[in-house]
Amino acid sequence: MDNNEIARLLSETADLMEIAGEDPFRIRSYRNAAAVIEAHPEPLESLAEQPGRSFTEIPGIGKGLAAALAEILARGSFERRDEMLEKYPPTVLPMLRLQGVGPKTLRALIEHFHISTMDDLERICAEQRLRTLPRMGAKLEEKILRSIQQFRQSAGRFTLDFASGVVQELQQYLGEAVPAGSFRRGKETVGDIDLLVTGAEPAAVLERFAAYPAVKEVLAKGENKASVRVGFEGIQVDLRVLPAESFGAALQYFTGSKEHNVSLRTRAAHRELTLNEYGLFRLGSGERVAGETEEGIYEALGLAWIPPELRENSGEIEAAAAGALPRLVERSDIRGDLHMHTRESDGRATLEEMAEAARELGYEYIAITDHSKSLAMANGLDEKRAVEFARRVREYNRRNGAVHVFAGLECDIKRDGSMDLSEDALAELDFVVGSVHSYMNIDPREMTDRLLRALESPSL
DNA sequence: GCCGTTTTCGGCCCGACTGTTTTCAGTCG
Ligand SMILES: Nc1nc2c(ncn2[C@H]2C[C@H](O)[C@@H](COP(=O)(O)OP(=O)(O)OP(=O)(O)O)O2)c(=O)[nH]1
Ligand SMILES: [Mg+2]
Ligand SMILES: [Mg+2]
Repeated sequence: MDNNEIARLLSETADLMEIAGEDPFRIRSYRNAAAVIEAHPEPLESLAEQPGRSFTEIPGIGKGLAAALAEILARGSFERRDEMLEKYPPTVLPMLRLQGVGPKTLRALIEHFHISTMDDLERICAEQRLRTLPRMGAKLEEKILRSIQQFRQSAGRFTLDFASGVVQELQQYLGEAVPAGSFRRGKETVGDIDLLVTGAEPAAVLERFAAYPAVKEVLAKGENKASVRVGFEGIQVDLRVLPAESFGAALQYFTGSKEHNVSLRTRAAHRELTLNEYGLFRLGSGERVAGETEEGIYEALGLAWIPPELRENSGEIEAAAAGALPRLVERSDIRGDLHMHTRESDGRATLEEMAEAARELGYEYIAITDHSKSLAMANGLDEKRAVEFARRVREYNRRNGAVHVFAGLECDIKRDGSMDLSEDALAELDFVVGSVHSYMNIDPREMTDRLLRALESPSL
């Protein structure tokens, strides 16, 4: 079983434990273990095979979880999971993802109506029977019905690129709004868009936000924050408004991650301080210690400022305390790009346009690596065209100095591991990338042999 | 469940919004 599957078992068990009303801190440990294992580079299967090693060497895994992990590897499940599955079928789990349905509500629904699927829940709400339960009414029935609709049509998470378009439009509309959350942390995908506004009259900003033309639904709107669904895709946008003097604390809070925040706030508490989105305060006197800037907050906690991309509670706080944070790669560090296409195969720009774009990005060099002939649908190059194109690249280099262009090729690796073009032709080029575009689903051993054989090509 | 700046036992983040709540639980950020 691979790490992702193991993590899923732990995470699902945590969800079931939450429905069962178990200790929240124990549940947190299971969730944390799932996250740690999902991010762990080494397969637990191979760790388990090595004598003298133990799962407890992974932070967040103690004796209890190590035993559960051993059990999972041995038989595909573990005791507490089986115990939970006796109480609740796994089909209840998707209902926990519904907005407005938490573990308490779900447990009450399961116990009173004996529901086991989202379809069951939909029926209960449509028949207006939810309101017969204490603390549940018509509003919740409607909210759940909307949530079910949303769940069925939503893509779940969105690419950073898509979110970035929505952010820009909202920034234009709102004037000043700073992106926070997973967007600021630069995650590949975001669950929603989190925007921060400081120093403005909250009521006015939230009013304007809710009136944004693309808003499809206002999920919540209070004195300090609001949440809406926007556009055809229905992406959620959360807007928080805070005073100007709280900018640093607000940005820190809203950037997260949640786990990073919890760690930071625990650290504050150990220092007789309390941290929230308004600032860092002394416990007791309430005296303000920091809050205008993020740097000020981290500094007052004995930490170097931590780049948002690292704020995942995976060791960055310890590194910041030790002054051992890594220097992150910046765009300005990128000197060139060795995988590019042009119209010669399936790209959209010419060699000249690509070189000019690279110059504008401040690159020193690029390699044009168009496809080879096997990729016929991309109009891949045969030997003759590849050599001719290389000649054009060199001609270009003679006439233009700013960016050096390497004459390259993205050469198909055939099923037997041989290269798509002859070695004679490849030898004429500066740079050859090997790619698998066919027979992707062959046996892993055969695939490995194929790649090893390809690596024997002197040009690759 | 885990973990150790006080700790091998006792903590484990803190605040906003909604609803049928009449004093706060549940959910969510
Ligand atoms: N202190 C604290 N902050 C939280 C909590 N939940 C969320 N936050 C903060 C940190 C999050 O990064 C930020 C935005 O919340 P989101 O739910 O949108 O999460 P985030 O953007 O990190 O991930 P996402 O891609 O939206 O799933 O709010 C919490 O339980 N406690
Ligand atoms: Mg978010
Ligand atoms: Mg959010």
